[in-house]
Amino acid sequence: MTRRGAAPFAAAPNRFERVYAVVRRIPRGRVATYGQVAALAGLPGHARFVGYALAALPAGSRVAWQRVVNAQGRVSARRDGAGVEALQAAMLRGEGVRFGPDGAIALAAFRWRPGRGGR
DNA sequence: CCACTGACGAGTG
DNA sequence: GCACTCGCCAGTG
Repeated sequence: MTRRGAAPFAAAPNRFERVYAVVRRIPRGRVATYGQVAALAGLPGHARFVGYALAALPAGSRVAWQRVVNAQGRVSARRDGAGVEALQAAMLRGEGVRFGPDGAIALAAFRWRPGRGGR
């Protein structure tokens, strides 16, 4: 195709799609960090982009956006927050993800690790 | 077309 | 450990 500058992917539809595809692969009861998702999507270093992609998610999408947390294992607060972060935390707890006393998830135990036997 | 914004992360002082 | 800066991409006014 026409060279997309330095696009590492030839048939890459939209980068958003790549991000969504990765997020969909996160198994229930596990979480991934923005940076991790970005890297898996072939966009290393673009953690911010992942956040934006998720923010642009249409309502009703099956993307498990709630399983994406920041590098600290905490739910990132949105600008227009409206308690959505609380909902996200509740959803995760419902999947078996446990939060520490400081409200952070122990990534060492719950971080999704693809390519290692599945989980 | 320009400027600003937005679910982040790593580095620096 | 905290405050600040830079980088990255796409959408919107």
